[in-house]
Amino acid sequence: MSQHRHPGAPGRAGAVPVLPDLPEATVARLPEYLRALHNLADAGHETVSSEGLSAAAGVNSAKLRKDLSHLGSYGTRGVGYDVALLIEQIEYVLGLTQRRAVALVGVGNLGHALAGYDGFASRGFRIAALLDADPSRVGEEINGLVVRHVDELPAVAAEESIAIGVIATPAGAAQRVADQLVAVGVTSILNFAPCVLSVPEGVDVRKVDLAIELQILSFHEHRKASLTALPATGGSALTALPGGLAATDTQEAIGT
Amino acid sequence: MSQHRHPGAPGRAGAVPVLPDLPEATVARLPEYLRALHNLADAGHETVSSEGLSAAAGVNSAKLRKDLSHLGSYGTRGVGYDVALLIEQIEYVLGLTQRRAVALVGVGNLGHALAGYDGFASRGFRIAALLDADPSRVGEEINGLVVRHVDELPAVAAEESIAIGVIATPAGAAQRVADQLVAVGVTSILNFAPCVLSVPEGVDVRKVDLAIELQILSFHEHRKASLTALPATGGSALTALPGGLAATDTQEAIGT
DNA sequence: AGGCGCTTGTGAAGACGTGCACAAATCGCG
DNA sequence: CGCGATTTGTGCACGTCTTCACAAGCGCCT
Ligand SMILES: NC(=O)c1ccc[n+]([C@@H]2O[C@H](COP(=O)([O-])OP(=O)(O)OC[C@H]3O[C@@H](n4cnc5c(N)ncnc54)[C@H](O)[C@@H]3O)[C@@H](O)[C@H]2O)c1
Ligand SMILES: NC(=O)c1ccc[n+]([C@@H]2O[C@H](COP(=O)([O-])OP(=O)(O)OC[C@H]3O[C@@H](n4cnc5c(N)ncnc54)[C@H](O)[C@@H]3O)[C@@H](O)[C@H]2O)c1
Repeated sequence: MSQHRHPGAPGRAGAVPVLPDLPEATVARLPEYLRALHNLADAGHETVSSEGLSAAAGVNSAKLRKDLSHLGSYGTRGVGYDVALLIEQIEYVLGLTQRRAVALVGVGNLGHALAGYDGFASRGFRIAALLDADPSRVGEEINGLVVRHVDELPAVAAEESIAIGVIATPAGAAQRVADQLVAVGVTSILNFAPCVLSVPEGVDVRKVDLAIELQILSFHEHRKASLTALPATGGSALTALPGGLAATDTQEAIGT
Repeated sequence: MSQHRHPGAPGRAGAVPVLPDLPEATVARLPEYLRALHNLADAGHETVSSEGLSAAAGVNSAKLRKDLSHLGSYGTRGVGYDVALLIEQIEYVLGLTQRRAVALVGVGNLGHALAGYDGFASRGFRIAALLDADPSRVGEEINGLVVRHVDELPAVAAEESIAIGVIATPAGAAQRVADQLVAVGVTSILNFAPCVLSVPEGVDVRKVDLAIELQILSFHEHRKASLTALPATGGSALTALPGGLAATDTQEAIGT
């Protein structure tokens, strides 16, 4: 029951007026598939099976097939997926056919690393502006971009449409920066500061918190330790803990 | 309905020999609660209601209560939770009562930022070693730590027990580094390189990929754009008078 | 002492995500 | 031209997560 559409011009051609309503979990995996596909393409593969791609992306193959089916995919039974076509499809769905402009606010310790990161450019984004509140940082040039004062945000937004704002300021300043970003029309924010941002409806915020990741790992470390410390209770279920332990978010080993 | 335990000695004293088997989703939120609780404690609050804490952590209050109930919490009906006690509880469960040693491998662009990050120390961790493969980086001193060669990893692990390994190398080197970490007994890895790591069972891997976060935001940006392009509501972002609830009604647009 | 208002802890229901297992579709080959 | 090998797409059952709604418990006030 899926519509047939032409691969060649997914964006503008006949239709695809509305994006398929993908499950959030699927959306979160598509970038992973995309990266794996690019690797495969670089390695010269023209097609790939769900089994092969799922292994490269570290997920279950049925899950991958279901994910791809959501976007009305173009697999060929008995053959697999056309790598180049699938890349085009996923990039279209993710909105990567246009190179989106990113404004980075807070050019400190972390901000410098982000500004110099080439993974931005190679994955569909372009740092359009570097902003900071510290006068001594304003004017500094990084990677061909000059750091501007954060109060120039409206001017920056007027020059070019900012798709995403990245916050790399201390936590205390993050909410104010978020407000400023929202005020100039930014509706997507990536926040590195360890705090909760409150934003109006319709604005998406994603958060990256290093300490949280470490603490989650610490929990599992703690639990592993407390398990191995247990005396060998001649009982039953306690010992193996086969599948139940595997955290959904973490990878597990597979034989490649 | 749970047993009463004395506030003074959580977990340590009588029992809690095995950690409660927490849902993974709960584990992922505990660090957020912990951060909010520290903020509240700094602000002088002695108790907090589930409503207040959930607001500070940005979650639903029922969810928070259920999360806390999983670890046999110590709320008082009609009053709320004792902030200091809850901090102690969560830190115990997360295994933060000991300051865990972190080895950071790859002291490049990103690695420098991480090495200089004080959020490590303030949230229960201690950078125990900086490692890199580039001879020209070995010997450099950052924040009082000297960068050592990655081949010294066994020696480093022998000096002190490494709880967590952080990989901040290029993707091409990440698998080899992971293997080296596993070889010296590390069972928890935080990976910043954009690639899938394969590790033996029992080793936890968490991944942080900036580009994936941006691409997820890009998807929502794309979808928002394709929605606002259709209906009559040409509204600009700032008119803060939406019709009430979010109403993710993506339906119907296909008709025309 | 007793009642009242507030807050926790949890049962239940539903939404969501996952993975198995298999029918349908396609290709290559004899 | 048909057959078998292969792989997709998906129905289904199961588990996990979320959220509502409310009884039970607690402290305070009268
Ligand atoms: N450094 C890391 O590795 C790391 C890791 C994870 C999270 N973080 C978080 O990222 C954020 C930045 O960390 P950092 O180490 O780069 O801190 P930093 O102090 O080195 O840099 C912060 C920068 O933000 C600027 N700033 C402050 N207020 C501002 C405002 N209102 N508008 C614009 N710019 C403003 C400062 O001038 C400074 O340049 C912090 O919230 C930190 O917790 C950092
Ligand atoms: N810079 C960022 O903001 C950023 C953001 C997200 C993800 N990442 C990822 O983090 C990783 C590091 O990024 P970067 O910008 O710091 O790169 P970088 O090239 O600046 O640093 C990489 C470092 O790793 C070292 N290294 C290489 N091979 C090694 C090995 N086998 N053992 C030990 N060390 C080794 C190199 O000597 C270098 O110092 C990359 O995978 C990148 O994709 C970076």
